[in-house]
Amino acid sequence: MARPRSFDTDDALEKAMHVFWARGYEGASLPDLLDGMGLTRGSLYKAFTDKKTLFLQVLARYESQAVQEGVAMLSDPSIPNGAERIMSMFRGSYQRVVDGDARGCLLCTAAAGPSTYDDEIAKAVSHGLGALRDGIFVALGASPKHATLNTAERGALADMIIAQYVGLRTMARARIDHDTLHNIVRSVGVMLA
Amino acid sequence: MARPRSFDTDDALEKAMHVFWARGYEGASLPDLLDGMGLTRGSLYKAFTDKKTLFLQVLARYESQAVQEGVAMLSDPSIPNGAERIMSMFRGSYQRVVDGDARGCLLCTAAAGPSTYDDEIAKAVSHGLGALRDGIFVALGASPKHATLNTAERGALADMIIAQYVGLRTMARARIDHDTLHNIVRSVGVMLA
DNA sequence: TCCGTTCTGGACTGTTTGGTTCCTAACTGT
DNA sequence: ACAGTTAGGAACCAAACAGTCCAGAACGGA
Repeated sequence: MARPRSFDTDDALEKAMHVFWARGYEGASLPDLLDGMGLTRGSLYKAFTDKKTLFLQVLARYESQAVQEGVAMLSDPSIPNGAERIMSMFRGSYQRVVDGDARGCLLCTAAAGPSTYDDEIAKAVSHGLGALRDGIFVALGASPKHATLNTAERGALADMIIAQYVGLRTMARARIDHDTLHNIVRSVGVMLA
Repeated sequence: MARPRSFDTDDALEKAMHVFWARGYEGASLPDLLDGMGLTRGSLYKAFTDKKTLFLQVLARYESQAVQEGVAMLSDPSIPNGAERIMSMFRGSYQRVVDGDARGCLLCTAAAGPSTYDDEIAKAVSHGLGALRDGIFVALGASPKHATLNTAERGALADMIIAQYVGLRTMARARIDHDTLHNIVRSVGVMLA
């Protein structure tokens, strides 16, 4: 009964994600979102309540998409060595920059931005990074060099690698020169080898 | 000749720095700055041109203050082992969080924020992080374990450590739990040992 | 077909944004 | 003491902001 939505919610969310990704939470104005999503205020507010709620949904989507892709890579059995899987993730992040995508990681940008003053966003960011960390933890378990570490040590190492990842992607967003970014990836490789 | 400024420029800049540090560039409104600096629009615009110019001056100040403090620590001869100096820096960053300062690093926050779309800010951020990187490079030269690396390898390692630093401080700003932050610092220690 | 419900789009609101202007007060050099 | 210059403060500005509202269109069920 009643008129159905003329746009696809999931599709609109996808578009919103790209707007937030490019401009950041605070930097994305409502007109930016409206343009990018191809709908008007009335529809947006009816479907997504408000800007922050929309952003939280976008973060959830990002986690179930970009983050899960990373997690999948980190547990990819076709790469037997877990350390090598971690390196794929880092190399992938670097490759994106080389290919002209300097947006970095949405989660990392949100970490430096609205997470500071908004608990719900902070929690979502924390959750997303946590998922990635767990993926790294699993990958380390499949690395001959690291599988011998006890749980606490391996967990701490996973935490460190996440920090490295956040750093790399934040620096990419700041348009730090490619050589530096490449050095970071290379050194992570040396460290894990 | 003519009426002298009734406020100290340097003092005002210091106060502006704390406003930007707490709220970020975009998050700091003009009234926020006016309040924090204790002056009115007329004075601010006369002395600092506009918000962005003020921010650039703040970044310069941050570099010549916070960053230089770090660089000094990294070349502190009273700590003979360079790796240990690097660890002081990381431990210091962690300690700030434990002491209740979750603002992270102004440079890192700017990296994820306005650096994306503003070239001048990007350049200033890049310069500041570069200074820190060079400090780390020097410290590595004073580390028995790393002094043997050739210049390129030591430089790449310094780049990696900077990424780690950016990650740590960004995560601190996102209020990631202390245990995780502590693990990061601890693992950096293991890596450098 | 027609009713009831829901969506759509645009007009509108009140606030806040960064920035300007201008008048007056305050100070310095002579 | 006075001329010349600049700081200070408040009023003011247009634009942009997030969010609300409502009239009318579009649909589903009966």
